[in-house]
Amino acid sequence: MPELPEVETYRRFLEEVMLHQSIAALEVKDAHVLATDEDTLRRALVGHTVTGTSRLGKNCFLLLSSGQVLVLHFGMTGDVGAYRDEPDAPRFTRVAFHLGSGLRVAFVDPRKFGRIRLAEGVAQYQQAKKLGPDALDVTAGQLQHKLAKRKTFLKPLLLDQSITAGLGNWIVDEVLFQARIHPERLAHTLTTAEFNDLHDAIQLVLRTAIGHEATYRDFPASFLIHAREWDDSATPGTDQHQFCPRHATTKIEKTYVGGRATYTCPRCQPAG
DNA sequence: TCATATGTTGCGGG
DNA sequence: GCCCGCAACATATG
Repeated sequence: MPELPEVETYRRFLEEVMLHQSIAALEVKDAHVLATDEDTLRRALVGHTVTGTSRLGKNCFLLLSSGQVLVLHFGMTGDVGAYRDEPDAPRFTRVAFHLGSGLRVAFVDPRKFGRIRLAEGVAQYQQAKKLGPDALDVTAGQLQHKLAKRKTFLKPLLLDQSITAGLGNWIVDEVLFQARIHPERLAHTLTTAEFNDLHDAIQLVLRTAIGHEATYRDFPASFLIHAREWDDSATPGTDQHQFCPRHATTKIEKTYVGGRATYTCPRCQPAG
């Protein structure tokens, strides 16, 4: 789940439950998700309070009164939750932050691709990980500047977190569909108008997704997301979801681009 | 059993 | 250095 809209939704949740709260204990149920050793984490967290939250791309930050920053990356299956007593801990809780109030905040991650680590600051982390500007902040001009000389497929470039941070596999498909651009267009062939379309589509898709708290089934019918196999919003048995939202008789195609499952409408997005 | 999976990293080879 | 394909990571689900 966790692309930018999910992570932003998690951030808002964490801000609600953790802001100005003290951390009484750190409970590590599976150290696999720790990218900073447990003792170092504990020293930075326990006895300190959360003074703010932030987000860059798919990374969520908890600003700490110790001056450091806790970085949460959710991998492919990460989630957050809150509970009060151990029997209510969500399944696959890997780490729990026990707050002074008694509430416990869970870092949940079945596949354990997520990571929790300490950083000196957001800017330091951004530089260390070579993260580009957040996808909500990136301008059409910045995109054009970074992509105009690249002679490779557009989609993998949009997934590259150093170009812009936060776009994941389904969002890129949705963005390209909304912008009516084929994922295998070579980046350097895009016109200025197309870079503007791309930027507009990024804004539309991200703002829509955040507005619906990343709940796919609530997205407008004009969204391609409903054609993805794992979406359950289609009426069972109708296969209606396999068709383009704009062309009721045109089937959405599934291919692989850069090794990633890719959905396109052949009419809306003619090949470059 | 096999295929698939929303992310990231690192390897080998061109 | 750039770029691609591919595997690995660890696990759940259909």
